[in-house]
Amino acid sequence: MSMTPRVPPARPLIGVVEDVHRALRDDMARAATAAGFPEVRATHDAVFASLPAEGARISAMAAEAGITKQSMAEIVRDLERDGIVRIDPDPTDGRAKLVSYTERGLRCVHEGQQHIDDVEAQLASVLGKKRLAELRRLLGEVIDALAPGLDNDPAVG
Amino acid sequence: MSMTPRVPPARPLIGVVEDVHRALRDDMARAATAAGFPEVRATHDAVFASLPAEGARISAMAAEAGITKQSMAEIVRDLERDGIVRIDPDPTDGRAKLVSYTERGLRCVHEGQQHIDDVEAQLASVLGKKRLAELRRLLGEVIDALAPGLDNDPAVG
DNA sequence: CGATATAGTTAGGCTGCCTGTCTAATATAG
DNA sequence: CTATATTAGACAGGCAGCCTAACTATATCG
Repeated sequence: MSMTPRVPPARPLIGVVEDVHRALRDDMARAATAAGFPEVRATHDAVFASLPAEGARISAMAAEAGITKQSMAEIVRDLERDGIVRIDPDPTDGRAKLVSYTERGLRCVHEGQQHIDDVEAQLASVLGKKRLAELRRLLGEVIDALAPGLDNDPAVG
Repeated sequence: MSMTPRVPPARPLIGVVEDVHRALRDDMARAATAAGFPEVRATHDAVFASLPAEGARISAMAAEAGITKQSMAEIVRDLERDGIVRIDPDPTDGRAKLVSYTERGLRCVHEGQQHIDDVEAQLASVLGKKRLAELRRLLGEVIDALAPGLDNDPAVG
């Protein structure tokens, strides 16, 4: 079918994906700064993604985010210093601490979600809804294609 | 037009892209290990991408890769220790050193390229050539849409 | 009660980047 | 031919973002 005897070596997908990743990350950082949260970095998303509005424990958040308690504790400490979260003793367990959002933190989460929604809307308008959906689908298929454990044993040593 | 009054909140593209990025990176790491280069890490790609077969200087490589000379020097030192590159004094400039591939390094580059080609071929067969091309195009459009300063998005912040 | 599990802390390590400063060598201006 | 950049790279040190190991304090189970 193809009439072209020689395809110029397409840029490896991994490079393109890296660029997109960086672009999206930088865009979020820019938006955070613009929204008045210059201290909020990409790492902190591990907190936002694992801390429900009603609060949670550090261990639970770490497990949810897939990082160690120590790492999560440090990130949470950062965000406490920045006034994004509050850390209180858990009244039901003397060992535990409860992390929850401050007012400012809630505003930050809201702005972040807002920006994500804006970006999605912007992309939908630039690419078209259908093509954005197709992009999502394609990316999902790429992950599936690369997944090292579909035909494989999950108990990989 | 749409009959669905409520769309479930689609996973933010940034999350999906992160996953794909990680999947591709991990896949490369796995391939490197499988090919007998377990020491080669994702960072080292900065070298492979900036070191032509005929060799180059550290500063040139650093500039090409967009990192500092110091960082590049360190990565190059790693790869020298691992027998991937050789470092010789530049005969034409007493200050400079010439970095070049060892035999093993050339094999490593070759295997890496081979794996990238394999993955592209695999994706082409899973997604279809046209859809893979469309994926690449969509990703490019996303970058363009996010590029800060081409036409800026006033909705940020 | 004692053994064990769990929440979090402390201490320290590694990678992957950075800035700042220094040397030696080269290039250039006078 | 010197005097002064400029350049290549090295050395020192720092920061972020993760990790493991070992520890304390509390909780829970038998």
